[in-house]
Amino acid sequence: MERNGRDQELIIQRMFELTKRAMPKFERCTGISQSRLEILRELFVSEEITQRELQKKVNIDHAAVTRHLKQLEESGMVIRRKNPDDNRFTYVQLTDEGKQRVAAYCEEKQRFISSVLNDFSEEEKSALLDLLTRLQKNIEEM
Amino acid sequence: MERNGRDQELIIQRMFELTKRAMPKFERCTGISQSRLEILRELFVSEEITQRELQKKVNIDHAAVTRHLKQLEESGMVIRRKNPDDNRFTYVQLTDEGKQRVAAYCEEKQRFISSVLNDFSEEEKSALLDLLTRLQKNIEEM
DNA sequence: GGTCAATTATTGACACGTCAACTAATATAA
DNA sequence: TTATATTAGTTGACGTGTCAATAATTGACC
Repeated sequence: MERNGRDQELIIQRMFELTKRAMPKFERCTGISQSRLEILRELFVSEEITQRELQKKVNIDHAAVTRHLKQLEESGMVIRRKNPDDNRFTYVQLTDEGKQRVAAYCEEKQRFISSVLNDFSEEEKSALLDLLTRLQKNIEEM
Repeated sequence: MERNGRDQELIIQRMFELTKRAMPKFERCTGISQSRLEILRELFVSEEITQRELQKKVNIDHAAVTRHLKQLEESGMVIRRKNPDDNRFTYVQLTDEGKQRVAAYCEEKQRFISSVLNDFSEEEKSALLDLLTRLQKNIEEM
């Protein structure tokens, strides 16, 4: 029982630690932060989307989304415009240059992930995905 | 091949997302941040330890460790003193009150973790731990 | 002994996240 | 129609992480 408890703890510990270490490496390899790339990818597939919708998709705080978009707009990857029918909403979309750059970032990300999972068999990968998915469900239900 | 790439990405995506969602819940449940508790737990088992050692154990940046300790000292959980033989080093240890509070925090953490892993069998838990450990090794070797 | 290198700890600048307070626009209900 | 509630987005305060620069101390070599 005691042993059991420690092992459980190790799992969560390891996952947190793993994420903590992977994040900076990921950012160095791809040249962009995980969160920002998530936003950009969502914009890539959504064509034009409301900030609110975007926020729900990527599950980051409104405030953070606003700030990311402001910077992305300054750097020319994104344009925003108000919804003429309801001025509370603002639509966001990628510029052409933005699209190209997102595609490049995604390729980098693919490379990174492939290299991290290179020695995992298909069975192991799907087992891992399953376990993580269940874990996520448990966490969300708390 | 294409499908393969997407699945791989899902694994990493899920893990990042999972961690991102779990962190705040963990902190609300236990009343302390994951990182700070890691520091405290290390102090708990190490009795008296150098900041440098501590930093290596918990794998957080020096700067962050310094700031955590400063706050912990102010709140009376920790005391620091310079090594008289080498003034560059400072030893850190928990106060008695600190020890009690760490123990309480750890119990909370156990409760949290048990509830997150409650429907996992022993086999599943050890499989998950294995997979995560391998993943971690790959990430560290990059 | 004096200079230079290495090591520890601290601090500042910055990135990113949360929450709470605020503004502006719209919907709803008296 | 006017007052109230709701909603989207922005901003500020704050916590925590990184990296880079700095201060203080010690060790090593001339």
